[in-house]
Amino acid sequence: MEKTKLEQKLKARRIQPTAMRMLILDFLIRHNEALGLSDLEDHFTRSDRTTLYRTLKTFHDKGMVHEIHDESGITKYALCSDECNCTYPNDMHAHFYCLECDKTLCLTELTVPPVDLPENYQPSSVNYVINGTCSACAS
Amino acid sequence: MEKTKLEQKLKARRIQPTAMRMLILDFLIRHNEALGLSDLEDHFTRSDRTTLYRTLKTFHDKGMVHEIHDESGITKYALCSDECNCTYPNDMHAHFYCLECDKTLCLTELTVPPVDLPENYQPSSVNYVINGTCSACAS
DNA sequence: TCAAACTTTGCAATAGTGTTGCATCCAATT
DNA sequence: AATTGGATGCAACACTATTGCAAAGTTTGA
Repeated sequence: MEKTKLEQKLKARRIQPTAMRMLILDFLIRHNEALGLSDLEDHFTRSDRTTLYRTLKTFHDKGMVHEIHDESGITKYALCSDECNCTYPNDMHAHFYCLECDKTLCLTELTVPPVDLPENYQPSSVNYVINGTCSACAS
Repeated sequence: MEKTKLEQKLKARRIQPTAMRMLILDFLIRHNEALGLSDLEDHFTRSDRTTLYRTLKTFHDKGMVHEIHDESGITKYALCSDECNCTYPNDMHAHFYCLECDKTLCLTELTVPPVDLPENYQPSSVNYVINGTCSACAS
């Protein structure tokens, strides 16, 4: 994606657009899946772990990405759509985790159903992951 | 719970009923919530981490407990009901994770809805966690 | 009953993820 | 140019998860 577009996206979320952040955002955009810190480390080999870690944290704090906890046990992050505010229940959606290839992706259209919770339980977000085999691994 | 009852439960899952395992099973039964390794460590102070770790793993392998991944980032385990086979979709249910007290509990009655996945995606299990504030923390 | 075979437990060590403190660098502002 | 604040890099550390191996315990069969 072009530099100005990336800048705009970061500014829209009130994130200072540095070179590093634009690279990482671009990387997230190009990969249509949820990524963990180690995925960034593997790609940005000359950047420091901490920078990558804090970038993800900043992105998360500012609502640029959302966190997903799947069977892999590591924390992954996926880009939010431009309109996403990470509010319950509208912005909540399911994810698919492939047990074969270890990849996690957003099923944005698959929103969460309304739920009937016990008395005085107040929901604020949802971590919804469907596990199985993805199409690539099915063959 | 009485010793013979615990033994029966373990044997029903084809788990060799040792003293340690009965203690841990009893602990899990008494706590109506999902527990992590550290919770067991805190309670069974004279047992070794490894034993507790491997007991949970054995319980999981044999279908005595199911794994839950919530925002805490640690792997938690909750007892399956006697009839549970951990099969999709019937045995899958939602969980509630309280962001205040860090506790996770099964919402067994809240089963997972049927979903419409992309072509050739095969589901086999679900990790469904609703985050928010529990009744104890609401006040 | 005893020995062999197998399982469970404990100890030690290690890998991996997540996290923080501090110093340095860079960029924006005056 | 000097000041300020945020971003980055380095080092260190905490915690969870995991494995190898030896010791202890249990089961089985001669």
